[in-house]
Amino acid sequence: MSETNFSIAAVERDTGLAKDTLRVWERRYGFPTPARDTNGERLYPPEQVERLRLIKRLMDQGFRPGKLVSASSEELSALTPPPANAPARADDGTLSAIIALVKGHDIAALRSALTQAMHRQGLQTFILDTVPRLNAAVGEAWMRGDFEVFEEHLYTEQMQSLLRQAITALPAGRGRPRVVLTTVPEEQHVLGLLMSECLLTLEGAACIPLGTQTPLADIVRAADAHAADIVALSFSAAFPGRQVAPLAAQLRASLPPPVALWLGGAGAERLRGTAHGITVVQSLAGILDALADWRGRQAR
Amino acid sequence: MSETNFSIAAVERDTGLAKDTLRVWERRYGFPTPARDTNGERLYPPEQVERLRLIKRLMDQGFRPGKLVSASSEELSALTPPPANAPARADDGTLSAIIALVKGHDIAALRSALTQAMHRQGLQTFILDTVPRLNAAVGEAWMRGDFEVFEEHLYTEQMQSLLRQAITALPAGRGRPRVVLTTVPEEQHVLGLLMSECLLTLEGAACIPLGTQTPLADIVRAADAHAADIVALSFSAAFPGRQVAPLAAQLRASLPPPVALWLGGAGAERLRGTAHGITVVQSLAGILDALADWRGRQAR
DNA sequence: TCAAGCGTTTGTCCAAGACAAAATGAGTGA
DNA sequence: TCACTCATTTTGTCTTGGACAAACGCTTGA
Repeated sequence: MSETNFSIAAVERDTGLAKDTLRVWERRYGFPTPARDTNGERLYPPEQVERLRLIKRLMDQGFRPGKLVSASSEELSALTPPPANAPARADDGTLSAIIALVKGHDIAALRSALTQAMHRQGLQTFILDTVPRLNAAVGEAWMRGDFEVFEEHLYTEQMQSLLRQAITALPAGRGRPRVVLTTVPEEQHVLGLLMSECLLTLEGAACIPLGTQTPLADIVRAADAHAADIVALSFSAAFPGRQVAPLAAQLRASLPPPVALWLGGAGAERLRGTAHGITVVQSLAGILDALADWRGRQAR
Repeated sequence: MSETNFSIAAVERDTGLAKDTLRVWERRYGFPTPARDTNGERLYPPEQVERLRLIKRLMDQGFRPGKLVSASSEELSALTPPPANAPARADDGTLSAIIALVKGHDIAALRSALTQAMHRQGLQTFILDTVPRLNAAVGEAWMRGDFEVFEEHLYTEQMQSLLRQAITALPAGRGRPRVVLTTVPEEQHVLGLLMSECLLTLEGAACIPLGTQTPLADIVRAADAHAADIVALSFSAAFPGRQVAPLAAQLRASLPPPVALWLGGAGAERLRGTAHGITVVQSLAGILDALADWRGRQAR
């Protein structure tokens, strides 16, 4: 019965692997080996879906699929746990405490621990230091298999709440530059945008947050309508790297030359030496540098 | 040059139409008619992409593709504008004022108008009455072509801010039922979840918000880990309707029987008479009914 | 007015082949 | 030892044309 089996579309949804990729792996590597329904369509057993999710997880970490799908189950023990690489150096305990609260499924305690950390450190330090380390710790825990997907979702949701609350509490930036903040379609990670919005607003820039997944044509229209000086895009590590460069080029070509284009996030770092007119922001602190740089240019 | 042309993947991203669908339309209806690059791959000119977005917009409204792609440009005038159908009956002006602010790209004024409306009406009335009507008005304006995509994004972002702020300000629900709130993968609309979370928290239920796009297996795990009484999913009108029933069935089969499964949103309404053990919540107010019903059952 | 039956429409899936971009590894020079 | 180039493999995505089932909408019958 198909009650517990997955169609190819369901597997694509749950693993993030494209249908074409699933079919070509089957052809090339002999895995996965889905059963077929009466109509000849693939039916993936749950164990194989689980294995595919693990493979995807390791791929996002940098491993290559050919090795992974061919290997049997020694990759589970050999690759999965780069176990705890000094989980957080120079951690006063805040990080591990928060991670433990996510793992303990105590939402109220998690929320107050986050709020408390933010107030103790001040917003800028919190965002420049603690949040990236928390994100990294959550990402590592997830890759290591210590975190379930839903636990990562829960963390993201609470952090999102906190950051949005912080942004709302700030006086709205009314100065320059005016920055359109968004991601391209397919990129749904929002924390990078919110962190950037916090930092920029703190510096008095005017942010126009469009949320995630704005079609390129609409990014251009928004920049025009809001008289933006800068379009800032965030790319997560999970974003297919091969698409970043052409996307950036297409957008750069569509935007008026005076409008700057900033790319940030782990997914943008692979773009170091690229086209003219594109600024790759290497880290969160880099946003502040880029901002100072922009203001310096304008002052001239 | 491909500077301004779109690959099939780019069109899928920007329009939401699957690659297979784009190819089959070309074969069957003779539209779109992309050029080819040196490698024989499709290159869609921007006008056709624009037209495809319009078609997708009308399809989400209920029109069938066969008619739309065959028609020439009389559907632009004939179908697009069901122009202003008494834009908002019994509107004290709040709605149209807010719409105008979105259109005017004045973020600060929009934010304060929303906040003010919420405080004037009280949270529950605001969510039951004003927010759905605003959403509908924005959706209509978008379908009519009065709104750009980025304007809808801007609205969503501000509303999201406001609702999250309201939730944070409420005392965290600690009672029963315990409700896991999320959407399935591919469903990224978040406002329905936030509105539900507001209403449920106001009634003292304990919400476990997982954000959007949680894989089915992880929804089940989350329900278990958080000892949830209810799993509530939100489906927007844009969600492919044919997928809702099998998704619900699969999830119902995977969840322990005592855990209730609630489906809400415009995309769930097509599911009226469905399987046992699934509650279809027809409207926002329906959440309160369902909640009262659940509590009544538990009291017995 | 509603239910049942029956074409039509429509999205998704399949197969096998092809190719280009990215990653890898070998070889070369400073 | 490092940096660079070049050839080779790996890998994802795109192609065509055929097929089918589920959903739609129309018509018929009660």
